[in-house]
Amino acid sequence: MKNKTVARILYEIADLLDLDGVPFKPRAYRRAAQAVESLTTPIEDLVTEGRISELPGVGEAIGKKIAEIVETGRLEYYEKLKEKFPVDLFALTGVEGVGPKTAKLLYESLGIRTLEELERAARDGRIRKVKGLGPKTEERILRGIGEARRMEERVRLGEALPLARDLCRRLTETGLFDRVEPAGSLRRGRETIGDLDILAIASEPNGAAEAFVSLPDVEEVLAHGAKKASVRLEGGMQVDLRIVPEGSFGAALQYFTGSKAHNIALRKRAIGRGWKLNEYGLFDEKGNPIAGKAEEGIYSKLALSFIPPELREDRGEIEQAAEGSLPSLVSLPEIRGDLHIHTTWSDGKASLEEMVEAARERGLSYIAITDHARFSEMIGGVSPDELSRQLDEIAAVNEKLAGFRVLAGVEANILRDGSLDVPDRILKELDIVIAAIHSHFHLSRDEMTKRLIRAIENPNVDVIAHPTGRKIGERPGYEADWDEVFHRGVKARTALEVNANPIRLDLNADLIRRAIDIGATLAIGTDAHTIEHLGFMEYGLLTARRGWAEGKDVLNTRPVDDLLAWLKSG
DNA sequence: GCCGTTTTCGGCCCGACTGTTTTCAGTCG
Repeated sequence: MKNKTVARILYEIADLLDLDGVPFKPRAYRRAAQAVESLTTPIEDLVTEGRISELPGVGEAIGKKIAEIVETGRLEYYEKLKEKFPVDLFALTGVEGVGPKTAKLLYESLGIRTLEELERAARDGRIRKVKGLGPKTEERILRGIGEARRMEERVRLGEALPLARDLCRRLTETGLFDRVEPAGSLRRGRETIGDLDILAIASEPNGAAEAFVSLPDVEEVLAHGAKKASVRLEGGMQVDLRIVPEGSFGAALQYFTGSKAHNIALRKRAIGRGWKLNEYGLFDEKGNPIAGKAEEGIYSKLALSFIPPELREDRGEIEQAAEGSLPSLVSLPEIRGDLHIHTTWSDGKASLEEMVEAARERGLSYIAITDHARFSEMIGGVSPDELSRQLDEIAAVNEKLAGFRVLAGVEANILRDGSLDVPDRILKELDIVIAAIHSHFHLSRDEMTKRLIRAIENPNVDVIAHPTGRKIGERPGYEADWDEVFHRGVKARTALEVNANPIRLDLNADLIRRAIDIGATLAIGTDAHTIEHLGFMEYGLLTARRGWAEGKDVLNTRPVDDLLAWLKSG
């Protein structure tokens, strides 16, 4: 039984309880579901070790239910709930404007259970006849159904961030905004984004909101007030704009950055002091504002050190901010090099010299050329002969450069049994060896763990690239005992990559945090195949920060001499 | 159902917008 499956059941219970009108319990189930979801070890292990209630939000009752799911594959309580409301709630509430109350109303009045039935009822004009609903709701539902199908996918960070920046630039250019900033999950650096939250200051809010909903690529206006407007852009991305007074900007930025769980915890902290926190500011007992213009003020008044957006998930950051023990997160200026780069020697689109030039322009002081190897099955990689010629080219380039270093490397394939497809005598010649799995993704958890460990313990291997092999929105990563893999990595002095390609972001933030706890060293690499891909570093960095990584945890923050020393000793 | 700088009992975030209402409930973030 996978963690994801258990989490999904808990989420569905929360929805069903919502539908039933039960107060408070839904939140408890969602919180537990979240904890299970972000767990990096198998939930079964916690159950067998009797440590299930160590998970935040899991008490006796939910703990027992999780155990039942793990042990029997089903949950009586859940089956009963489903019997009571045999409704495809997930699909129905996925429709914009339909929440649990409306879903219940629709089920009880019209017997609607599925998206198809909802669509038919809307087309037949039956929804407008239900007391409490009307023609507007019916139209909205009909429109929402098409969207629900289309919008199920979240957009990757690599698309959302450039889009948000472009939008902010265009709003600023209207001259109607004094300040425009992206907030929401994008600001927290999440790997996928549901919709964009933009926060703004404008002296003429009405005109500014008007300009926003009138942008040429707005396909539909979902809401349009003076403080809040929502649109859907061509391509389906929903954008929410909030216009706030200057004195509340910090409070609003804090509030709309989230996460929801972080905000709730923060509000509780305010309430504990007899204060109130909302998007307009932090207020004392008498309702006098004591902070709100800047985010920093809110945190400091609540006796917390400033919490970077990437940490705001209520995963222990508030407690650590209270004792002043937050990590000092790795930042972009600390990154000195890129340790994963392809060129036209293999499947890259730019030549070695072009890559070097582009990296220098970005202010890096070294890069590692790590083309795919072609010693066995991989096509389009470098052969042993080509690799030695590439070594000559790299030596020649280094000869010409001052203050920049090109490291000779390779991305070797980890074969089914954990051996590499490049002979050790050649690996020894290189500055850096990256090893990665590119085939046989479906081994058992045990076989995969052994395979990775064998590669990790090869003395020539320095970095395991994209360790889990997941591709966001395409395929899950393969199963392995990650704790064990990380422990072996620490012992063998083999680093784990944070692959910065926005489709990969692998390791993900949860596993990064786990790896760091175990003592692992990370290497953030762009896996660049073009000059533009060097810009992926930002996504890898955000992900590393979400995993609580500090500069000292990241190999490529080191000066090149330190790096080379580490590589030799490993 | 969970949890503890109000608490082992009694709380549990809060405001904007919309549609349907004639004073507010539902949804969303």
